[in-house]
Amino acid sequence: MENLIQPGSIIEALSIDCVIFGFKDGKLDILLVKHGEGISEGKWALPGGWITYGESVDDAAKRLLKSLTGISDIYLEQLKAFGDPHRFPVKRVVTVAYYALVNEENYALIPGFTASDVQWFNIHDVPPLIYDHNQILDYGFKRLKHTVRHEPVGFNLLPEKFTLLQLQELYEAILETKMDKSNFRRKLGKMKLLINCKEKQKDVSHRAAALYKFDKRMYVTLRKSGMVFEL
Amino acid sequence: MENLIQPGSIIEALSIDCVIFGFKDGKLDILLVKHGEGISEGKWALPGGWITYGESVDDAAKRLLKSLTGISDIYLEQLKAFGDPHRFPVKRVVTVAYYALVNEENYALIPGFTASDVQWFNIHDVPPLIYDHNQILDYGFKRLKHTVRHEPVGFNLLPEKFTLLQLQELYEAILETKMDKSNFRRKLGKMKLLINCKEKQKDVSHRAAALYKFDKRMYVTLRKSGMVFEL
DNA sequence: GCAAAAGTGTTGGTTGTACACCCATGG
DNA sequence: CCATGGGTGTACAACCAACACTTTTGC
Repeated sequence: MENLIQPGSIIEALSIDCVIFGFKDGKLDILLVKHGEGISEGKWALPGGWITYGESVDDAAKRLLKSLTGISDIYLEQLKAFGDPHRFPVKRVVTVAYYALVNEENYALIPGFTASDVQWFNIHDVPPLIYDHNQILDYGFKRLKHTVRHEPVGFNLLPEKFTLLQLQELYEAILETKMDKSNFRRKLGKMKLLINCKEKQKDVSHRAAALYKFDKRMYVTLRKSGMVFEL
Repeated sequence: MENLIQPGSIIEALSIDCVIFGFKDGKLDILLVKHGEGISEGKWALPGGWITYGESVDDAAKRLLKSLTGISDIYLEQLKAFGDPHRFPVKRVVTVAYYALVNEENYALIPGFTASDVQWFNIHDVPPLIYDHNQILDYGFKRLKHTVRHEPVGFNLLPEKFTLLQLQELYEAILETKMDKSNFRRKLGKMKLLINCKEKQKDVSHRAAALYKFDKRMYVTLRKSGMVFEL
């Protein structure tokens, strides 16, 4: 029986759903699609889909993200599998949830073939979603809050060159706290993970801030010598 | 077609594997089973099995653990799904990995129906395992190292009443470091998470140490008021 | 000059680290 | 009386939080 399965056919019992975070103007957003057909037509949902027999689950997540939203080459990690027997009303489906971090401004959103709409929502202004998607989203947000403090992943939400205030606002939006400017800067300065681009902001109506880049290679080096990112 | 599926029949494309940690005499162990039949007969593997249509994935993990080893009512959390298309040679199977923490001394191991042997192995003395199980084990060990520092889960590996030295040795075994006795004790003292049982060790050939219990209720209370466990 | 954000400095309290020391018990 | 682990104390360095302050720029 197994031999009859084609590499391109889908695994019936498994799906993928993605919690995609974006950041713009000091606000943390998440990306939702509106279903254009099927039993959930007209309702908002996490972007997702099916896994084929020929691809890994990770690859399926990448493919789906690209086809539903046009987004590729981004930070994408598995959250976990959600396996309640009644989570999906039509039949038994276990979903593997992923979360992604993207710089909103880099992408023009294109609704994919089964989506009638794609849109960013502020994290605090999310509509009711289908199935257990609100629960998956909550889990993803918790994971982001945790990860952002222990690994330098937040940079994926910012443009390549950013100001220290943008970075601080990012952390404040994710962790839902206020931070002290001076202490925040000192802490990041000590880590040696930021490269000063020696450029300034343009077109701002106040003193222009210095622009920085995240130094990935330095992070790899420091990690090897036992350094632990903590914020 | 979906309507023909019985609640007790298994989901073909999904399995479960468990990384079960134990602790004894200052050593961190993991539990392996030797397959008694099938294509992997005679080889060591993580305990695992199949999910039925009627149960959640979490429940399936609990059930399998119980039937394969006799162990129940323990700390059990999902790691993540492993979904390489070639990880399982016979057909396409995605496995959902779990990790568990148990007090070795509480359980007499009973090989389950398809296992010819069950045995604890020191974490540094693990044989080659079937499929991608060594990779899953590594991932689980990394997760344990991380979690044990940020949540008070290590207590699940100890007897209900334990000495401070046992606790320190547990952390040293998991994190693979040496710690300073005095500083370790001070840190735990400040957290207020340990109840002094006002009992002493018995039958030891040196000064008897005080026994402590982990105060779960206090932890819940302190968590609510914003406390974060860190070690 | 005022608003808005950039960027620096100071200070006191808390924590972490390394190490030294005394105590109790069984053999 | 000594080996083994139990248990406490100290002192310096590093770090953190709070706050005040000066600088630059566009309008």
